[in-house]
Amino acid sequence: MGGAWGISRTMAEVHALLYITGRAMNTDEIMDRLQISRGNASMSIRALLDWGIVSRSNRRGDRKDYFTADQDVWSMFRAIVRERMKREVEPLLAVLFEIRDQLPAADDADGETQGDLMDHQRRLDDMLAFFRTVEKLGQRFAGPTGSGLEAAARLLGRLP
Amino acid sequence: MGGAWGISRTMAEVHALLYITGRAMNTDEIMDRLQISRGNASMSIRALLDWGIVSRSNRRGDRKDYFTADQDVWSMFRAIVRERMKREVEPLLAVLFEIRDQLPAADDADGETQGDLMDHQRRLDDMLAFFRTVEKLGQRFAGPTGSGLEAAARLLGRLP
DNA sequence: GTATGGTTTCAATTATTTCTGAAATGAATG
DNA sequence: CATTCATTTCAGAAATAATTGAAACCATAC
Repeated sequence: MGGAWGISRTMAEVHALLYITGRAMNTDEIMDRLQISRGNASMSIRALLDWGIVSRSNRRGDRKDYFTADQDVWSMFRAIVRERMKREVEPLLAVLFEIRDQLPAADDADGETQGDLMDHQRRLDDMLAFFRTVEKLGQRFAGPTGSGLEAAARLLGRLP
Repeated sequence: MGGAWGISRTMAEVHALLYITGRAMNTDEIMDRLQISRGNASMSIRALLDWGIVSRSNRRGDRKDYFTADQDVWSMFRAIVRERMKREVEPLLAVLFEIRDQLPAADDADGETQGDLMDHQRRLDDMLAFFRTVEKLGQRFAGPTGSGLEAAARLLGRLP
């Protein structure tokens, strides 16, 4: 599953291990089970914490950190969508807006060139509109107030 | 945009060039504009054709192949979703089913072990259910009969 | 059939990403 | 405050992925 989701192989493995076993594990256990280095384990866990799909906990009388994967697939996926929105869609939108603002006004040109510019601008605007819709959908489904993809699932029943 | 979409940098550049200029270009033009090798150009174009977001055409009196990008962002995105479903979600589902079928029956175990197995199986089933929903949503929105994401966009107006 | 103009393939190269391991840092304990 | 145990960082090594360029491969025209 890894590559496709914008996360590294090890990260995916660590998550899979935590999710599928359902247990809380410390770094050494994870290193052992997956045969990976301490550094790699630490970085992967950290990344999973950043994505918000794994959480840290402690046991009394034990100084080690323990990690657990979010056990609800839906909320897990919501976290992933939220994070990818923030990392990919938002910066992309920023760039698209910037480009549009720097575009020469069509009036300045003449004849054929003007037509080209207008076409050009239309394509840019189409793309902008598209990603704004994606952003809104994302907020709707994965945002803090979002009802989650479960709502989308329910839609499968109705709809044209 | 490249990385995030599961396509290589050059592929993304070729597509961007074709989409944003809106013109039909031949391989040499693309090589020139992007400063890439013939082999790379050929492979990227081929991949874009496979994804179904660029099409090939010819001009009479000219043996070169010309390429154009799909000019409709929505249909373009539908093609991408369709392709990623085929390449990622479907194989994943196949593996998940396979794993579930190979799982030992919970009855064979006893006591605590049995509880663990049941939990384990539940998590697997949750994940399966989730990806089946994703698959269905994908078919609904991007499949051959799909109404496209535009429908989803319209939903932004209604919905809870 | 063969010369010409064009496209595809692929082994070798180059670039990018990921992983390791040891050193630096931090945090609790006596 | 020094010791011990655990986590984080990061430069270099290893593994992956992308790119080149030249040779092999079409297809058409002559």
